[in-house]
Amino acid sequence: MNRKPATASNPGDRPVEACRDCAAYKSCFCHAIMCIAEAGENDGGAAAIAYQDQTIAARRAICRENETLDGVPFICKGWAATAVALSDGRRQILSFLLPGDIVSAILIFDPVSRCSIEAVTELQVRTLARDDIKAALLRHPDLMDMISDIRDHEVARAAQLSIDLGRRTAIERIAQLILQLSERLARCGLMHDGVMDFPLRQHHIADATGLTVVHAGNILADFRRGGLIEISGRSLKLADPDGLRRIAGAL
Amino acid sequence: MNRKPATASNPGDRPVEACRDCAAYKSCFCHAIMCIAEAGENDGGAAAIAYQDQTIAARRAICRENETLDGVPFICKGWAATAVALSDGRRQILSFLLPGDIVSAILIFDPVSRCSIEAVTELQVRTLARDDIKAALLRHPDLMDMISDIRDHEVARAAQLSIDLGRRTAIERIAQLILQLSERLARCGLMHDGVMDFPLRQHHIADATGLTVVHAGNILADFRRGGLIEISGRSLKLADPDGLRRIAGAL
DNA sequence: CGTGAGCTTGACTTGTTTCAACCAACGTGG
DNA sequence: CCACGTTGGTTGAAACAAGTCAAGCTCACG
Repeated sequence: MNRKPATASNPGDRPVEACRDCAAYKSCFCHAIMCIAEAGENDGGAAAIAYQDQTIAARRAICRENETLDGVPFICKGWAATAVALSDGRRQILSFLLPGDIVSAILIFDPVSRCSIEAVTELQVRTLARDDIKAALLRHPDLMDMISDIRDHEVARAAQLSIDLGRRTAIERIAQLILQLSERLARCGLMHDGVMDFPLRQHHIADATGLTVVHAGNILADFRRGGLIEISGRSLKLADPDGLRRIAGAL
Repeated sequence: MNRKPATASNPGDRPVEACRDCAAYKSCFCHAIMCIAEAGENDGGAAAIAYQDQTIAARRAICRENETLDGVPFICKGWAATAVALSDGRRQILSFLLPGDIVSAILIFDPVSRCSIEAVTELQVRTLARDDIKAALLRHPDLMDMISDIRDHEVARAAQLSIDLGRRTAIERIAQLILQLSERLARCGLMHDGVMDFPLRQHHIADATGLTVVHAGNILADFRRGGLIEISGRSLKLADPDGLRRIAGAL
């Protein structure tokens, strides 16, 4: 792994193209840690954070369940998904990762990944050295607070996912999924006139909502016919966000 | 809240009747923190952990979703459940808490509970002062490691729950639930000849597995008729654990 | 040009929910 | 002591949601 710091001299070459949930988090951990990495360069490299950049093809796995990871991966560009699987092949997607997402805060402390991480689109990933991050955390107590917030957020989303899967109908789940993704993207400024990137395949939607591909596809078709959404190529337009919210139902 | 330490002079008066998952955790956080509370007494009370004991009737809530808690509750006796709810009343139980369980490691850092906590049986709860726990964590770094383990464990269980709800059939979910509870109880030494306390009502099982009460009841009846389990009063016997495991299916 | 991944649609089957009725156990207050 | 409401469990029939199977289609890619 290189011991060179993140270079951001070229303005078109920011390591992270967008930042998830910046409004929700007190601040963006991913950006903060990159800044620290860059600052480390200035004081002689002693506090630099080693990293490695990787490009991963769509549909390839970054890591498998229970695999030990050398570093802590951050999504710089593209979409990824975390999933767990049963031995007979049934899978459940736990979360979608957007640019600026740390895969999981746990990976900073525990090198063993509890879920597989798979590229949805072509992906750019920057993997930071775990020990260097830990050292940075000790030097910057506010970073530790951010991590704590991210962890809380992860737990809250896990609870949300459980009640979605356990107690909501298929229609509600899919409406909910689309709305949540749209909100995350909107917060990053990645939504324009209700149109957003939507690289998910139907099997991603099915695996995220606990449905079969066929059923998920049918419901999407219903949404399209009902004028709620418009899908073309790899982008999705929220034609009737309020209608979707009504369908997504009870908070 | 009393500033008196936990008294355990009376041998029949241990604050915690049993300790969950002691084999799985490196050590039991709950016991450790009680020991520290007691030790605090000896050095003049400066390091004592303030606490309050409470008895809660079955079916009563300890706290509601998004409620702010003064202290950090530990289950000393009885069973409890954590749950989230939709506004129309649909509920999902996230976990059952057995004696020796901390409700959630997050409550040490974040005073706002993300889920409701409800007594399944009559319950004895000891609530420790949050600031005192935090101070103890700083004095005892190994406690911090335990918390980290507990958090990891919570995340892993959340992932497990998600795939259970999303991808398993009703029968698998119920078999799985019974097996997991039996394993936790066995680890505490609360299982004798395959017989364990089983105070759950059918609506608990339904809410934990994302099913209706009627369907959960039917499946339990099937299990009974199939000679897999025997239920009498408030206890359950694993008549055919291997059969159950076969039904619970793929890991 | 062939191949594989992905989407759509329809007919059919299965799993699960809903509704409803009934019964047993239990605690409470008259 | 009994009447009564509440809580919990059981069962059956009917309605519905979701899964399975199958076929045909487009599109991108080598």
